[in-house]
Amino acid sequence: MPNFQQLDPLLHSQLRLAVMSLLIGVDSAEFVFIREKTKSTAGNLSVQLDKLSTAGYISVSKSFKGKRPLTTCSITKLGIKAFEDYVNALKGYIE
Amino acid sequence: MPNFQQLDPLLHSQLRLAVMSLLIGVDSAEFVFIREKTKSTAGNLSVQLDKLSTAGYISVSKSFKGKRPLTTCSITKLGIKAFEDYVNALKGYIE
DNA sequence: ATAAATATGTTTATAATATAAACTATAATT
DNA sequence: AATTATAGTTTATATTATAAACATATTTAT
Repeated sequence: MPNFQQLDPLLHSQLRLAVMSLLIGVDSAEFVFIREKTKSTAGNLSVQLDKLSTAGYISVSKSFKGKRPLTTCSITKLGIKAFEDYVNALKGYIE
Repeated sequence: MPNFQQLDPLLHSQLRLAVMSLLIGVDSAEFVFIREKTKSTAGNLSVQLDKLSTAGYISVSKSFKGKRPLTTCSITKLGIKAFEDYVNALKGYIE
């Protein structure tokens, strides 16, 4: 019997889910790395990182690599929890 | 290593996914049954069933139960395929 | 018999979302 | 010094999800 719990709308988005999926496996990741791995545009990524950051699911720090701006992201404890909850909820739909 | 294949946007919707998840397990289901199981409003469900039907993922037949209109849905072969593909793609995100 | 409530949906309007296009600012290259 | 590349952000647009309003018929209560 399927079970349809609410799917966190913040995670039920292809790009944000991909970002979280990436971040959950690493200590931190740079903007450009995430953009390449997720094959997203910078604009879209920028917006979605903001949303995840505002929700407290990731932390974003801005610094410089040499003279260039560098945006580094990492998942938070809250983000890990949210991701796990999402995956569990999803399982109610797909099996 | 996560793998971010495209997630069929037609299935990457909480309600449509729930509908497909329900239908994949039964021969057919009535509108009201689906509405109750998915805890959706009739309006939203009507719209989403149309989309699934237009895509060929489900078939919808209209008849009467006694004197009342009766909308019955069942998943198609194409729908089963799409659902399976979606689940596989999703696994690339949630491992 | 008539009015009010219920059932089964559809259509239309609105709010939220995802995405891309345009832009800013700086740095490196020719 | 002009062009191209880098690293993003902001704004505009198209899509989507959702709810509200509507349509139509049927029961139930008065």
